[in-house]
Amino acid sequence: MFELDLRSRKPIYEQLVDRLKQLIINNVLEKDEKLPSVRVLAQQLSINPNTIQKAYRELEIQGYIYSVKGKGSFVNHIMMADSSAEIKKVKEQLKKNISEALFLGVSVEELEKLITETEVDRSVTRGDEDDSSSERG
Amino acid sequence: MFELDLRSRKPIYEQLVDRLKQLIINNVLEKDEKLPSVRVLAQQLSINPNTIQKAYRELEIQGYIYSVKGKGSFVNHIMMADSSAEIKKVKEQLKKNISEALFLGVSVEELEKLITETEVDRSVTRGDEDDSSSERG
Amino acid sequence: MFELDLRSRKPIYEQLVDRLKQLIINNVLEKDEKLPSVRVLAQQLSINPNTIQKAYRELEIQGYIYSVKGKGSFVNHIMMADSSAEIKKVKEQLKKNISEALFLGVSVEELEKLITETEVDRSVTRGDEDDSSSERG
Amino acid sequence: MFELDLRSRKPIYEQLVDRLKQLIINNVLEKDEKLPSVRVLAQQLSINPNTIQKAYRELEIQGYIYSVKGKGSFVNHIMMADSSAEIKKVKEQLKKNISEALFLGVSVEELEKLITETEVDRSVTRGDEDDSSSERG
DNA sequence: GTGGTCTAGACCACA
DNA sequence: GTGGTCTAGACCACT
Repeated sequence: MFELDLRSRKPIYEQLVDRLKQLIINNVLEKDEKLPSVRVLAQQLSINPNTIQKAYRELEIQGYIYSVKGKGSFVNHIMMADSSAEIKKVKEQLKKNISEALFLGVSVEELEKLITETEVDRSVTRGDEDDSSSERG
Repeated sequence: MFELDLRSRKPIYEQLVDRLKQLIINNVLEKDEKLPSVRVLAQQLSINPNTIQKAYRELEIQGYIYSVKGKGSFVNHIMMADSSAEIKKVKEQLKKNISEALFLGVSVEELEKLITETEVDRSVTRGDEDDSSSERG
Repeated sequence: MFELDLRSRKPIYEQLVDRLKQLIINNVLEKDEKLPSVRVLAQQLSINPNTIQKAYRELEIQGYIYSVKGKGSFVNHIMMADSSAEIKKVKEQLKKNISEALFLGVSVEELEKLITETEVDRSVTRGDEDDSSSERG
Repeated sequence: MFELDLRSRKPIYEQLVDRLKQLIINNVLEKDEKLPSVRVLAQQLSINPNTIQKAYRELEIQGYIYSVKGKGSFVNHIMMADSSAEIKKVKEQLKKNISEALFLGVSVEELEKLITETEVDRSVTRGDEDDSSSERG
């Protein structure tokens, strides 16, 4: 379910953040669903609990989850409030990626296919693989 | 022209790499155009020459520029060779960004518009100002 | 174990890269084996840590090792993916070396012996001492 | 005839040395043949005469050519004298390259083919393309 | 004057 | 303690 890449140059906690975001975004983790506890998840992934802790804290800051003392962490799913800044950021990122893709020879059709594909995946409630930091490989 | 964010979590040299890539991709820097020398750019940005060096070296490895010892650094623009790995990476990135955008409420139409816009910008030989600098710095 | 030639025209970090490559290729360093930490190796060789860092980074780019921030650097040994470019380069190098060897009077038989010898060494998990250090230093 | 790669990380003068070595080794340039004068070659290749000068000096040191004041530079082709050191160096290089090739998946048969190919090329008096410094690509 | 290497020493992020 | 980034400043090689 988590498939961390210990070898990636991207820090583990960041991989966790990204993965959980994806799961939330794709509705695999539903609103108010309880996330596994730090210790349990740490043991499951055989990873230092501090690392999990850090990931959860980050997700809370970004508004994707909320924590209740003594209870655990839960999916938020509200968002949409002041997401304008977020949207702007994502769009800028997209522009960069799109122009790079075009530069590398990817066709417009392929890009559009990518959109519809992703859209379908979302409605079918599925998470997809991801990795790749901003580094070269 | 470069707008570095010294406080960003993203390393300076990486910001430089990204920015220069953009300039090359958008044809603002043309093939075989000479880049500012390491020392000059370092002074201009009041940054240590080694940092510029590192950025230039990275760009060279990635195939965006080439450097000649006694002469300077120049834009490459050839590419198109075996960029399959690069393409795969960009596509994965795109998928992530697209799903996040959709999650944040951006419509499919808007995304497609983004593609055509970017395409036009490219052929018109124009650079844009996005940077997406500090990630929640 | 490393025998650096500080006076050589070949940069120290490059000597390191070459040497470590050899050790990995010849299975002296096994898959997922931990390399000496940057600082430790630096002290051992009485060399600046940055230089080691540079070598390790280069090896990571070339896919021979991977580095994890809080943990260390480890041997990769996967490869075999899209090394076609690498292969082409090595073959060109080989052609050059072969013609030079022939010119210097080395017989074809001797060259073929060299191949079988090297092949045996590899399967027997042994490292050799060649370095070809200073090029007419 | 010379096909220098101004973009290569390998210095021009070194490319020249290598190329001329090849031409001599492959008998394209015969014993006592006169090399083009520094100025002429410099103009032909639109390169700084100092660079040519440096290449010729290097070749003289290595024993591939000899210079006669006021006359020019000529191919030597004697060698074979104390080439034992040279041979040892080349063999070491070869071993390294062979083990790397094997590591990258090149078969023994292919390597042997490379030898016979190169041998044929030599007797047919032909020079081949080369480049590739010890850097990655 | 250009890129490239190296040192010494500081500081940060990750586990 | 680990890798990674950055600075300041020196020195070398190439054109």
